[in-house]
Amino acid sequence: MSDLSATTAKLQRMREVIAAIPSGCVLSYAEVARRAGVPRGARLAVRALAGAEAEGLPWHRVLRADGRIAFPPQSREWREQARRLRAEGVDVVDGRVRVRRSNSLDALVWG
DNA sequence: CTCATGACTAGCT
DNA sequence: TAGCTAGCCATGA
Repeated sequence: MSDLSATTAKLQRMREVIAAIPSGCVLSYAEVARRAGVPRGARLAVRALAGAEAEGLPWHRVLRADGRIAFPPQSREWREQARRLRAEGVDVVDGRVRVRRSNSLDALVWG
């Protein structure tokens, strides 16, 4: 346990948060970080997601705060993420998750 | 130590 | 609505 640095612990909690996202739902990087105890750790969440594919985590359920896929449009990863989301019943149009954001809420548990 | 980079955000124009 | 800027955390050169 003592092997875990503060940063490693944060990343680990983020991975747990990501792993806990239900199928058909998505979270923003900021929200993942927030749930892991790192209010401004959106960029840290990126690190947690960078190796998510190898970790077997549902990385495709993490999007940007505006509901868009974080990868460059038409890129291989971009297509893959959109494909997986649709497979889970999420409406994805032009790389953006169709969600009604009536008010700018912090709670971003879409689905 | 300083500078640059990244699957980011919120705020301002 | 769209574009730009500064702030954010951590890592590597």
